[in-house]
Amino acid sequence: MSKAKLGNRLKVARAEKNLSQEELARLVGVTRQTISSVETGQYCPSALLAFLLAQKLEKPITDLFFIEGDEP
Amino acid sequence: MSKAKLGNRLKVARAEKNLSQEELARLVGVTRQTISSVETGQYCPSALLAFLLAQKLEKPITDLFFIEGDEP
DNA sequence: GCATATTGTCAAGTATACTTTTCAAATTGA
DNA sequence: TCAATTTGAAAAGTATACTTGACAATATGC
Repeated sequence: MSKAKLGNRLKVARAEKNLSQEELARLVGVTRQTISSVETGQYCPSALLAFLLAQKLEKPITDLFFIEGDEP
Repeated sequence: MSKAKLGNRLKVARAEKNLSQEELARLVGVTRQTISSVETGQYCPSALLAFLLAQKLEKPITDLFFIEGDEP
């Protein structure tokens, strides 16, 4: 796979909606640890999870995620 | 994970740009089989790959991918 | 008709997303 | 200050994304 990475602004967006990781996890159907791992950049979510997060946080997906270090 | 699925319009978007699966694969840094598998719905790409595809196909990511069968 | 390009698919392997369980630390509030 | 909530993180397991190599089928151009 491309060496680019995917950054995110999940933590802020979640805070704006006053949701705990636990609550957001339930909304999108994953575990709390998955939310935590994505927020702290441990791994890149699936496209499906990214879309679900955008939907539940009521933000455009491009506001939540962005490509970092592309090109090469 | 949520039981929702992610549909896509990749094949059309790629055709519009006159790219072969092979060429698109090179552009985003994956193999041809990966492109084929995503197009035929065998699996959901990572969010990173979805963003890269949108970038190289010059389409909004929400034009290329969409949630199917949400709610439950 | 022949050669080449394009695509679907399959099998086996590797990498990574996601789960489950668990512990510690920081935060909040009564 | 004590209890409850929230978060980070780690280890081990399962599921799925992605690779590599290969073969067949169709389409395209000469």
